[in-house]
Amino acid sequence: MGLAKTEMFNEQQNEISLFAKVFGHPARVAILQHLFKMNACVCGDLVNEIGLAQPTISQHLKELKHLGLIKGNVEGTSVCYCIHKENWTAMKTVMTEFLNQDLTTKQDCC
Amino acid sequence: MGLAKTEMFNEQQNEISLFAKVFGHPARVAILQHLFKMNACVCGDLVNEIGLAQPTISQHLKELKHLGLIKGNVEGTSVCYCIHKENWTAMKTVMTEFLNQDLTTKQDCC
DNA sequence: AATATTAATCGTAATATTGCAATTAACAAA
DNA sequence: TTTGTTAATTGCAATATTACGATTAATATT
Repeated sequence: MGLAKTEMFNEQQNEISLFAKVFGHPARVAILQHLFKMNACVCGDLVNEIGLAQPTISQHLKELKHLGLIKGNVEGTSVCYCIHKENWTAMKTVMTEFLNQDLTTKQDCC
Repeated sequence: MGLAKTEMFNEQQNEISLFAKVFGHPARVAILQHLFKMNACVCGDLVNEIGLAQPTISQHLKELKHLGLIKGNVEGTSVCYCIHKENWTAMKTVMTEFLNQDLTTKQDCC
């Protein structure tokens, strides 16, 4: 049904998957990397930098903003975007805990 | 068109997004967490643990295996799964580098 | 061999995602 | 106020994902 049964999973599992999902498209990864590199930049810069159409970039920005990972600031006719540092740090905590689950000591089955 | 334009992005960006995508469903997060907790377990255990139908779990396991994050070992009529430790560690390096991009020093636009 | 058990595969319905052309909204400049 | 500039929104086509019933494959057990 194209629809994840989120009610079967706990809050942490759903949160991890939501963060991961937003990183699950190379355009959004590229947008975030560019924002880190440039610190802040305008939507049009991202359109030029990445090469997708303006509505497509705008849509990806919307998803990143919706999850709180970026902030947008209207400056005249432009909109300047940057990383939402506090939220990025919080996200990093959640994701890092997931990635750093203990691999030591135990024996494989294969 | 429902199809990511991967040719517009570099290898690292595509790799990050592929790893992230596989974590972008709570069932796969739950499967991985259970494998970490139990160290190794059989497909049927995951079906009971998670509560999705057997073909659904099997499909999620296939995606995790395809990316190399888990290994499967046939044991009679069962199949025992576990984390592929080397590949998990390699994935962690890639993802951690992405998550740990420098947040300091620079000024926001908003 | 016949039967049971377990997991993979196939087929399909429902929904989600991606991408963009066309349009609209919001503001600036002339 | 008209014109330009920039970004958001709308609408839609193409494709992907999720879920599961039905079936198949592979191996054990009797």
